Amino acid sequence: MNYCFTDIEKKWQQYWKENKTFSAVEDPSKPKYYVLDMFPYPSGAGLHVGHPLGYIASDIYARFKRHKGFNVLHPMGFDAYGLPAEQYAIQTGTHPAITTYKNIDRYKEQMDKIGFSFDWDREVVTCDPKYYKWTQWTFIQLFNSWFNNETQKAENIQSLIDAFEKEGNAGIDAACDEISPFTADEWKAMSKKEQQEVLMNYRLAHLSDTMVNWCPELGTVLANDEVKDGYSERGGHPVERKLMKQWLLRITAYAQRLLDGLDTINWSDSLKEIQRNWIGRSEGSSVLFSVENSENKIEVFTTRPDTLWGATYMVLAPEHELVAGITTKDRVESIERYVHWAKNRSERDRIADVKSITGEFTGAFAINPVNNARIPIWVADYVLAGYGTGAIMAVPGHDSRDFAFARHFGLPVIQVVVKKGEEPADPAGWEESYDSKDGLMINSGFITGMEVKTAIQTMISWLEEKGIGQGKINFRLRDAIFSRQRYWGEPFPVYYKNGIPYTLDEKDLPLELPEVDKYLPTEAGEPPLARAKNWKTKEGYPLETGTMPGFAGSSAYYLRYMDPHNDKEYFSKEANEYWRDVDLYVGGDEHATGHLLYSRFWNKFLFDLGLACEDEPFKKLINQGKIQGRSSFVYRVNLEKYAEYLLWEHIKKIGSKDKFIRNYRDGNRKFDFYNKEANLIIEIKSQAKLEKLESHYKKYIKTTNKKLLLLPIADIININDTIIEETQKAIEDSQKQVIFDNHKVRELKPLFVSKNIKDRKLFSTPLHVDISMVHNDVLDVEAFKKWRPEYKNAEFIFEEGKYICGWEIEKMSKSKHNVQNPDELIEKYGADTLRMYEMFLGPVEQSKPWDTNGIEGVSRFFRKFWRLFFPGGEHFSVNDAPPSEKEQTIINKAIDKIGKDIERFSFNTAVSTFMICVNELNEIKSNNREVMEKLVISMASFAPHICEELWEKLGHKGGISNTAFPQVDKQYLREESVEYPISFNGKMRFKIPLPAGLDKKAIEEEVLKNEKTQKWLEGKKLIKTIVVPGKIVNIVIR
RNA sequence: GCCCGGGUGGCGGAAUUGGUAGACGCGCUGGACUUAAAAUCCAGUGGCCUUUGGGUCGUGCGGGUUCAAGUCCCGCCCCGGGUACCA
Repeated sequence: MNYCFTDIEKKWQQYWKENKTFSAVEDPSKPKYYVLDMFPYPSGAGLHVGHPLGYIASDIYARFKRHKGFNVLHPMGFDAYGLPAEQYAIQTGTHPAITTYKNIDRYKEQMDKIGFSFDWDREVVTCDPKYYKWTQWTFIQLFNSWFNNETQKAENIQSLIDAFEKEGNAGIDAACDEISPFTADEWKAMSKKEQQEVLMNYRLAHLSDTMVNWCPELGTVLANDEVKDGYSERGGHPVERKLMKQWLLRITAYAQRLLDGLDTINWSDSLKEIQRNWIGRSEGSSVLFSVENSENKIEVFTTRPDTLWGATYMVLAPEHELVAGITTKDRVESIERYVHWAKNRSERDRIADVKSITGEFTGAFAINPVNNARIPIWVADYVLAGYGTGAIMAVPGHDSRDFAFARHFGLPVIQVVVKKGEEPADPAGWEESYDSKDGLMINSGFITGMEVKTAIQTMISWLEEKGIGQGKINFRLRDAIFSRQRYWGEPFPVYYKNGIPYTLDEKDLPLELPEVDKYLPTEAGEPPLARAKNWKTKEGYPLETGTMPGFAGSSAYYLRYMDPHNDKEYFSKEANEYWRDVDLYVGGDEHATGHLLYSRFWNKFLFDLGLACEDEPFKKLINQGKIQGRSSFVYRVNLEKYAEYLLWEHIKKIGSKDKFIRNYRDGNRKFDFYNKEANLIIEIKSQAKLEKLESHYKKYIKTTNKKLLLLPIADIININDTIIEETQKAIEDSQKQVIFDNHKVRELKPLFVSKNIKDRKLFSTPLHVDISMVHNDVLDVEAFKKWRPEYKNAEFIFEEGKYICGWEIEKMSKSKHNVQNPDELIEKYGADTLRMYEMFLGPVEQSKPWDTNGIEGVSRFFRKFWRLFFPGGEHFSVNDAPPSEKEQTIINKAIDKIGKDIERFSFNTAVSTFMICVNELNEIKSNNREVMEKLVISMASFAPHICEELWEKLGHKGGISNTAFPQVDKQYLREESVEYPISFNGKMRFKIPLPAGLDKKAIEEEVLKNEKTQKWLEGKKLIKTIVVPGKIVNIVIR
């Protein structure tokens, strides 16, 4: 009986569905295990082979954990809001929900065909009102919360109001915008509106004027991680900076906790490092500088207060509020011009142009508090308004940017740090600054001689004592802009009364996305929701017209899976306390600074509210590598070049190379060949071109008295003899000047040359060819001819009777014709083969090219595996006798390794182990029941369909999914004898089999008395023998 | 520039703690079966040399530690990713 995967796979997929095999139910008697994939955005193109890589890995792990007795939660859903559906809606008028749900259906169908063990009963879709009700609900909680720096926790805004009423804001250490102090009485005296405005500075979801990444083409604001090099990540449209009123989430409040949390989770170092860099904590100090002849003081942030004696100038950001105030009269004009220029530079200009140094002197001087030195104050765009205080003290001796600036504008450089063991040097001769913190202070008053690290601490204390500075920590992380001027997103549960935003009552949720006539902004430039009829509350107050960004719905979906149908609360306490957190999260690392940071933040916030019981959402995270495309190429011959090449080769062959000049130039004219002896020009062109140009050639010949042979391309390519004949005639015939007649018009057919044909590069260009027509790099010529009408009559230059294609690794994309769609592979090889092959390709975390060439091997393996159960070929049959010693060794070794490999996510080596095991069993023609049963269970997580089928054939009912993973019988792991590799001076020479369990001494004796060893020792002096029992023997000789 | 990864046959990759480099698979070569093909099976397959015993070189390059290095240390080269005036 043949292995008929189509029927088997259909049968078991149906079985799992009907029996709800993977439906998870909270069961306190069993340990839980939560395996999650990053849910996909359902794009119109469907899944390609790259998508399932992570899903297969997590599915194997989920199934494995089930065999290991865990209660496994393995849900799937859809991140449904996204720009493509909305762009499509704008173009076609189709509601994005229609497109989205259609795509979701297609995704689910594709996923089911691969045999994933998803619990579809728990599916969530972010654009479903039942789901986004809780996204909106969370927003309301954020709006109603503030972050207490003292407790490092979010608290209800009411506790802040209570505090204001008692003592004003003086004693409050909150994560907030800059706000001047007020007393309790002042607070009470404020109008309701004023109070709301004050509170807005504290809310975790707050409205604020911010510089945003505005993409005019898309008509919306983008998050920092959605912008790449000044262009939108989706669509590649230009992005500009723009000041807009936006909703922001105060993620910065959680910066320290987000940083600390990284130490507690099992993520890859590179991913943690990316988040650390993105959060960008730096420790330093603030320093207050007074301005000469002015009341103004400038506060700077520096990580190097030790270098204060080296501060030779100051720089303000162009946006700094003091710029106008301190600029001296004579400098006003140039400063204004510079500030205007700097502010209006687009983000792209700024990025493209980081190397050029610009700035202007304000005319004002600051006083360096350590030595009262007068230092000039400049304005320059290398200082950013949004970081620190938007002003710096410049220490050109020890900061490379300051150094470059100082050199450019001729500002003084002072050395204040010297590398240990080196002498101070005149900075005038320096080529770069000394930025390292490794060194000793010089020229620095009372800290001279100190180590840099001590000096920093000393200076911070000194500044604090003097009241002109204090130790401070700055973060690079910015608040997350939370508004989008788009239709396809969650509406904010917010309305405006007298211009003040209020949140809707929780009982009015969800606020459903309204219908609009068009998915475009209004003429007034308002977002599409402004088009909706009656977009106001029952009381008539206008609703917010922005919508939430993509990361809103994905930030806490993993929590909703725990209790997805609960309409009373986000999720029940019981469900959350059972499932707690995600044990294994699998997804791409492109989400490092987006989703993975935002969801950690949301989770921490929900943790503070007492909703989530774990502080970190994703305990272990695996980034699956990307699957790159393997493009195939055919080489299209440039016929004219090829004809010239052929003729030239011919000329070389007959030994006339010296008589001809190639690419002959006569004034402006260029010809292919020229023979001096015969005063003959040869020009190769298509017949049509020759006919068109004939008269011009004739004119030219008349004036130069040369002979001209015009050869049509087709003649050269099709009938080589003609060339010789014609050329010979032309040389001999002294009468005729232009020779071009009697040629039959021949059609030029597209010609393709195989990859390894000599000189291919000289006359062909590579062209992407669809990978479906290429097998093991051999082109299916007939399929190729049918591919495009213009290739119908294509001809080929073969090598060894085949057309060999070239290949290259590129991104998988439609335009490169290298997209591999899983459905085709499933049809041809089956889902089990696809699953196994994707795992076999290499480590999950590594990016690798998709290459169908190897899939045959896995397919072969399954047939071999299947045949173990059908010894005669026809009938299923297993041997019920107890397994032999040999069989026990094979199977126990295998399941031991497989179990360990799965636990360390080394799926590729587990697949190898299956292969080795099946090969070994095949060799001894084993079909022992006990052995087969163990093998089937251990393979069931990789190839669930075939294993279910065989499990049933073995006489079991109820499916294999919850069957316990086989125990390893350790007694069979021990080998009776060890093949000891014997090496001399570290080089392995031969092996000696010795019984296992010998001690060092016995091994040494056995080895030394061996004949082969003696041969190696002849004439040499034995220095030492190293014995590692069970491993190796090394003999040192001289 | 800075910060992470990585570099092993023709290809994907294995070598888990310093202990037989190249498991497993693809591809390729030869053979069996077949009218033939497919499928299947068997043998071989890192380079060089070879008297067919084997020898010798070999994990990006150069050095080092060690009885022993793909693995550890120092210096460099190349590739991939992140980030970019973050004071």
